[in-house]
Amino acid sequence: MTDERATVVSRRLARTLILVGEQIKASFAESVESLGMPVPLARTLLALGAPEPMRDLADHLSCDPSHITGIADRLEERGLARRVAGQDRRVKLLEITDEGRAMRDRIIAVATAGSPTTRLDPKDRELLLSLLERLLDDGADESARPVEVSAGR
Amino acid sequence: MTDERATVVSRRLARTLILVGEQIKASFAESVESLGMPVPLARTLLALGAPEPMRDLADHLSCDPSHITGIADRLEERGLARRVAGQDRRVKLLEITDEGRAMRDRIIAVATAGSPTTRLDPKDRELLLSLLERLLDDGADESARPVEVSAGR
DNA sequence: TATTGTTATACTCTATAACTATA
DNA sequence: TATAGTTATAGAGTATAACAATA
Repeated sequence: MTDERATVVSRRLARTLILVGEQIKASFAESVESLGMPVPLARTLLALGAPEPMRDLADHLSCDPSHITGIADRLEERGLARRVAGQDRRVKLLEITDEGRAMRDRIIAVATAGSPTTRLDPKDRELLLSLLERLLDDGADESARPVEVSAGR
Repeated sequence: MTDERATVVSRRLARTLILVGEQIKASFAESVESLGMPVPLARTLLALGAPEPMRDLADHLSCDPSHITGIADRLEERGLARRVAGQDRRVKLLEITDEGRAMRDRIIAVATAGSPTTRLDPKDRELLLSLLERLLDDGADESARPVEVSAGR
């Protein structure tokens, strides 16, 4: 491959990624809106595994800690999460509720169905997944691990 | 491939796409900020080919036409674009200036260099590009055409 | 009467800074 | 003194509705 061709591909890829990113964001927003969920609440629900200090959650979501307060308030209002006291009495853990888990499952199902990736055949989806996972910040998120799909038994 | 495996891949792909989308967005914002450009202005500059009615530009950028007014104002203040009268005297075309073209080239260069795709080797970048272009809305954007890189010349 | 661009207004998301309770 | 969460405030981005000019 010539350097020139590589440059053309790189620039076109950068531009395409931005477009795809916007499309993905719009598609996700539309999906969760159909469930009556604002995007930040949906994102937080997806990020919520084990009960987690609000401060850690802010790091995990790459936002300011003060922002988590409002999100936690709204999740509690909806019964999707609750604050629980930590050992250190300054700390509050945010814990997903059963109702929250049910909503999270619905979000995943709807977002999956509405994703533009439904245009690809299964083989290409798997290929795309492996390429994208290599793009993610290493170690920044557990999803950055190499593809390793526990093949349907 | 079993249905179960396909489901796992689809859901993981949906989630990964959201994460990658966020990363791309952050990376792009960081790149254009280093050039002193707000994201909406940079996006508009990238979308600006031939002089285009502001109304069409709004469709192209998937935003409300009223929003273009402010963007056009700010691009004009910076000398990166100008409004020109259309045949239909209700219409104003937005036209990129030479200075705007120079800025657009810089944006593309910086965004390309800062893109997470630099982690992939050239062969994989090309593969990823072809997959992503198939994801874009058909006909919604000229980038949706099949890959066809005019190899070095 | 319909359409283009503008203005006025408001809403959502998010950050910064000051505050409190605890460590 | 430093840290976790909260509150108050501000700013960016974007949408809706009413408006003026033109078709």
